[in-house]
Amino acid sequence: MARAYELKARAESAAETRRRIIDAVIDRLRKAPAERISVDAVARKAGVARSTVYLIFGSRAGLFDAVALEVYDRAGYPRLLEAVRVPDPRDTLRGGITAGVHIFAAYRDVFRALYSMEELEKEATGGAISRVEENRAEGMAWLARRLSRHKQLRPGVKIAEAAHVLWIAASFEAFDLLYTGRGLSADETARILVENTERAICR
Amino acid sequence: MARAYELKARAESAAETRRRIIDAVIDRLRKAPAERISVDAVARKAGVARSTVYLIFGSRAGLFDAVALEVYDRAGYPRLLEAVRVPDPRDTLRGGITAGVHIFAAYRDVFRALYSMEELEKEATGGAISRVEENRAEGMAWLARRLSRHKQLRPGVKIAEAAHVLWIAASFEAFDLLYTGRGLSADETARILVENTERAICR
DNA sequence: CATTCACGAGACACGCTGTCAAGTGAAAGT
DNA sequence: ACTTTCACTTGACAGCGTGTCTCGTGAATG
Repeated sequence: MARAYELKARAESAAETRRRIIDAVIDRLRKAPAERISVDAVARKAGVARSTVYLIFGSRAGLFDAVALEVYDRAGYPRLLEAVRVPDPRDTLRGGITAGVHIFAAYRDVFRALYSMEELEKEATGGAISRVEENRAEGMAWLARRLSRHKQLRPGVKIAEAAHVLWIAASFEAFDLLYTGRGLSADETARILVENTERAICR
Repeated sequence: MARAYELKARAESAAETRRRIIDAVIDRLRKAPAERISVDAVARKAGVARSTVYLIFGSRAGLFDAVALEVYDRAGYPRLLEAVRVPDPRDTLRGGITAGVHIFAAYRDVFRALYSMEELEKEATGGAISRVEENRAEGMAWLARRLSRHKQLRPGVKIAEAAHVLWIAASFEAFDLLYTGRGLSADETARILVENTERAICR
């Protein structure tokens, strides 16, 4: 078990440093979501040299990529995947949107910053958000097909159109328009998204 | 008519310079929407000294504020206000969303950059987008009340909830999720937004 | 013919990014 | 116990961006 020994103190402290830096970014984004954040400020907050950030993450983009993955995970992405894997597609719809809303709500400011960065400075992110969004697109197509197969779609609503509507309803932007834009709670946001999506595309 | 004389050549050329700078920003955003844009690059593209940009617009934020107002206007904001002022609230809903979608589609990349900037660097914009969004919020409340008064709301759908749903359906983000995210045409985007909103909240 | 004024040229201080060279000190291997 | 490894630090560098200011300059204006 040479590996176990290697993971003793050196590697452990390395992981700790990495975590401290990611935490610093998350903290900073929560306290000032609408302000540009510098690598220098992150390093100081984490009690680490600026060059260490570059050493560990390679670049500013690499740092934000790592933050995105970490935040998805902490916020409950695994629980979403679970909530979605149920036999009844109506339950998938309800559980999926609700789980998604609670993920976004848990780290709203961080996700807001990451989603906006992805649009504004493609170079400034590692593309973690884009990769998750690609999965989401597949998920919506899969759900729309299942709804159709279970005769759950409203007559006249094509599978593709259902997928488009689901694509909006389960998006961060739809969540944020209600949660931040309208000041609703996470539960209320989820309820409105679920019910109106069902009325729009389900029988 | 001393004023008319004043507006002869000096003031005219001043307006021309202002326009050239705004055009440079718009051009640049259309060619590279996901890249950070510097005042220096704008000035060079407009064939103008960098200090002139600061002279005319005061700051980077002032520049983007002016760009936002200009783009809304060019894209057809006045037409939207017209489309919305009709007796039947159902026509307001259809015409408003459709007009909005065509505004966004006409300058999609510029709006994308401006909306993301507004979220990411509050300091970096003059808040033109926020002001338009405040108007939009009032518009949605007004439309929801009118739909209710005309008995057009689905039984069980409260006025506030209708306003929430309209708030999403008429947003730039909903537009962009379909237009860019799903590769739909402007007409198709408008149709889907209108029809599904009606199914969700109208009887 | 003098004045006004839009605009240009260029320098300044300051902040941020990304990279690199030369350490330092504690954990790990022998 | 002695050396090696390695996570991390210090500090400097070039390059680019912002915002401000001063001093032109030439054409429209009176």
